[in-house]
Amino acid sequence: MTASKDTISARLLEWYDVHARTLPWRAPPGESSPDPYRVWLSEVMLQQTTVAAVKPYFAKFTERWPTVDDLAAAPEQDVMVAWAGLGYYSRARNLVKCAAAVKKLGGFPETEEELLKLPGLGAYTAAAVAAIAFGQRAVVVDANVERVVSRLFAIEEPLPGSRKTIRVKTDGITPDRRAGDFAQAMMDLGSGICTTRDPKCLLCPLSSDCQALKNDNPARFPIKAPKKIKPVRQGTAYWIERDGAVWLEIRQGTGMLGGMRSLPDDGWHSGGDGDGAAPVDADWEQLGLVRHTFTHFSLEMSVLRTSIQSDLAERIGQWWPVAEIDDAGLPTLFAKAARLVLARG
DNA sequence: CATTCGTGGCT
DNA sequence: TAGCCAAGAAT
Repeated sequence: MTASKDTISARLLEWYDVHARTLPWRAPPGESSPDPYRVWLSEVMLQQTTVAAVKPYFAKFTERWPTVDDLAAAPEQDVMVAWAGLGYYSRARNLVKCAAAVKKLGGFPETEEELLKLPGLGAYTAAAVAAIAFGQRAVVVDANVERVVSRLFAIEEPLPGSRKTIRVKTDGITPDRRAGDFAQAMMDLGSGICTTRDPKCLLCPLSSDCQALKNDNPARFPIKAPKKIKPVRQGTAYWIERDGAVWLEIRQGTGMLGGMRSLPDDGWHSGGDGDGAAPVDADWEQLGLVRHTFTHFSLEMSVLRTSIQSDLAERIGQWWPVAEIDDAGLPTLFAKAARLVLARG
């Protein structure tokens, strides 16, 4: 694109220079480039996650691990505990792998192509880091850009089929210079002006460019394919107490909640109910039900409690002091169960 | 290309 | 309130 004054990118950047949000991972105005480590960390945390949810985690991570080498030196379980509650835990597992890879490389690669090879960086994040941290021209497409571009060009084809068209259109309006600022400007616009519901078209710097606004109702875009309904699964979690400690295990594999500390359960999963089989033969007290909705299914999880004197044979885990349960790094589902248990006394 | 991955906030 | 949605990646 040319840098002429009357382009979409020029109008957007002019708006951004005045209205950019101040965010912890952005370089202060006037400072050269943001720290690639902070850009990468924030971008991974922000995948499918709101700015408000990310802020406290970003603060915690950067205080504890100020550099990518610090993070690479951290035990994986420490990172998983620190990530607990943020969701999509494959991000945390890949974060550790990526930090090690970057340490080995002696720093972050600076091109989109090389960044794409790192674990946890897909098309979006590789482009975002290349543009924001290294000043490369890259076509950055996230959910905000999809919404803004769908409206700008009144794209009638529904997502996700329209992704190819959206990429081409985004490429067409991405400037050669300040591609990183352009990407962040699109996100700020999508966050505050070109919102999903009730877009603030009167305040939009691109209103004169917007085909959707010209023709009909911008809120109609992007058109989306209908969603599938979520099945409801039944399951059980088991609270086993001994001498003021509760039995916790670590979920194996790369599947749901993999690598996260948890209560023993009866094998419930996205595809089916649990079998109701308790981990030990004991007197179980029914404490209540925890309802939790994941991305693709809902779970009604019974919480059962018992006390035992013996050890647990044939199981891998640890006795965790009940008084310190908040430090165990339980994902939210099991944190809810723990809350229920403690509330019952 | 479709599915599997969390969670909290919003309306 | 029940559903919708958010700076997506991996398979």
